[in-house]
Amino acid sequence: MYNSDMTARDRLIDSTRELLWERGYVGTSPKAIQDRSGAGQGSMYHHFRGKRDLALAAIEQNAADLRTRAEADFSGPGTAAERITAYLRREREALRGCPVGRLTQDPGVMADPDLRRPVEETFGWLRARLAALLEQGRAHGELAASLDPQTVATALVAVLQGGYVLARASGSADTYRQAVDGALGLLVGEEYANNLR
Amino acid sequence: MYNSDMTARDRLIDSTRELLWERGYVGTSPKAIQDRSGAGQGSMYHHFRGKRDLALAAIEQNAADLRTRAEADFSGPGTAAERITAYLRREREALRGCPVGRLTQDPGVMADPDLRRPVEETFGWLRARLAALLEQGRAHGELAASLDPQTVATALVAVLQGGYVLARASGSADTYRQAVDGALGLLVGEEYANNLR
DNA sequence: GTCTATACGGGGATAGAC
DNA sequence: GTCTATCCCCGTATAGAC
Repeated sequence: MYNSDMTARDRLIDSTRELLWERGYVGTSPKAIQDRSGAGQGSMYHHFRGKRDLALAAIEQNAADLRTRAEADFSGPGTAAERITAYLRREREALRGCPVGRLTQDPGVMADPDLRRPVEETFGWLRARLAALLEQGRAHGELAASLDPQTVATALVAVLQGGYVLARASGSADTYRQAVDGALGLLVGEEYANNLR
Repeated sequence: MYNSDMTARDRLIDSTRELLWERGYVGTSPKAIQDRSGAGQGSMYHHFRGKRDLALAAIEQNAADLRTRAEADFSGPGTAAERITAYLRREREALRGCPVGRLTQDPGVMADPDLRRPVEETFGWLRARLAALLEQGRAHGELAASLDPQTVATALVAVLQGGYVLARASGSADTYRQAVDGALGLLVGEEYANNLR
């Protein structure tokens, strides 16, 4: 149930976003969306052609949100190394996982080019953005000259995505933090990373 | 359809292992298991109490296999750093994802303590095993003295799990390799990692 | 815009015959 | 051990009234 001063359409999208996050595409039924949004059958099929159409809107929103939050960290204050650290250390609901990365496991999403596109683009953008920051940090001498921006950027994004996996496996959000700490220790050095805490 | 000199029971388990890998627990139906294994309804419910019982056997097998393959790398020849590198670089079907890590996204698995246990134990074991090797490599001077074995071990496992996610997102197994290369570059240095290729 | 009625296949399982 | 019949509920929608 949702804030009633949202339109039914918006409540439907928001409920779908949550359900995709929690249960994935195959695990999310029209009925569950209706129940959570407080909208009826007729309302849902009036605003959307069906589950897939609704999922498309929800996925695009989830992807746009992720990008917005990341860009806030990337373009924040501080050196490149500090902004990367801020991004990696930002508070996340580790046990819930990543609302975009999660979709990657969903055959129903990956088999559909339209549903898949936002996922692909989001991670492509993220890796490129991080690589640019790493390059910048390297140029300014904050990071090791030997570091390869492209592969390290991919590794860092992987640490986050894998951190979610391990947090859920262990049942503890602290596991996510360990993954990030380990990566930062390797990237900027143990002591430096601790100073930025 | 399966090798017909396996018992129906074994074909059922193997088919379930594959389906759990490809489609997850919620996405796998008894009917699909029967079709793939070539066993009928009656046969399946004779050997197993139901989908959950079958999934338990399949998950335990998938977890045991992962452990066996990893241990082969961990206890292979070479220095600690070389064995870790061999493990990280081992050929994997990146686009298929990890058969164990995948289950972490499945509410149906995580909500059931018996199904969840093998997942939790597998990653706990993996992180501990890698941490021990890292510690060893550090003691022998192959790795930086400043490195923290526990958090770095978690980060390395996360890179693999996240590497699967990114490979699927990009549609290319090469993305997985980039994540591993980035991590190895940070761990043992760019040149050293290239030498071990 | 939203509601209710109706439809049809599939998920997940049980029962009993062979 | 395996087969077929049967069951009930749910997923996913369409149709038409209000």
